[in-house]
Amino acid sequence: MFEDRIDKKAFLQDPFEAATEVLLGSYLCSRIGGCLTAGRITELEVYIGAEDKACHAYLNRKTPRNAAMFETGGCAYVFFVYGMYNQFNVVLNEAGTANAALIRGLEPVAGIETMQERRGTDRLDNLTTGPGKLCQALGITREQNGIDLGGDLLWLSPRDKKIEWQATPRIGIDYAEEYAEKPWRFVIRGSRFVSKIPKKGRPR
DNA sequence: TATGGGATTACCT
DNA sequence: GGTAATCCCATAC
Repeated sequence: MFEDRIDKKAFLQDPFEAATEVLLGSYLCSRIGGCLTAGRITELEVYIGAEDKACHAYLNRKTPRNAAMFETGGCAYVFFVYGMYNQFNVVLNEAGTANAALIRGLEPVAGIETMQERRGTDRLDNLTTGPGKLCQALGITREQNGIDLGGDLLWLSPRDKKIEWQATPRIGIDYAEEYAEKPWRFVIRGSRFVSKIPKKGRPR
């Protein structure tokens, strides 16, 4: 199970196409710590470096933190926020561009006991329903920043069928002015395994 | 059920 | 020196 890898070429196309037609519904798999944990991607957000005020690489400005986003699509961009949480992105598009998809929600599929231990809860809908939570559940930290997602430690396995999705504004980026309203968050329609959005910072 | 605030640190200006 | 692509818990009702 989850032996297949998503074709690398799929990460090089238009980031929105890659997000909705390749990533959404596919499986994020981890063997970090020696135990397989995996989940089906239910929710993600697209960030576009060249123009997007919410993107860490706005105006394609490269810094030590965001350097991984400039790599060829198909690797990981992991960063640290709020002094305690890691956030996992799939880098998209050609090298030199700074586009990525922040993975915000998973439906737990494998290694659920391991996830429960790491998360300190047994509630299935609180294991991976948020970008910080899913990193904790899968053991993802900045040690994986920049790694290839076609390997055996952290990888993406293709979905089996097309997904019905819905677009909404992104979460927690109120500062991004006109880009705060762009409908660049995508969820699997009707999924229970999406992030619980606080009233503050929720799209209008 | 809803709201508000605190945790905690690397990174950027 | 200010703040962040968050989460959790305490308090209130």
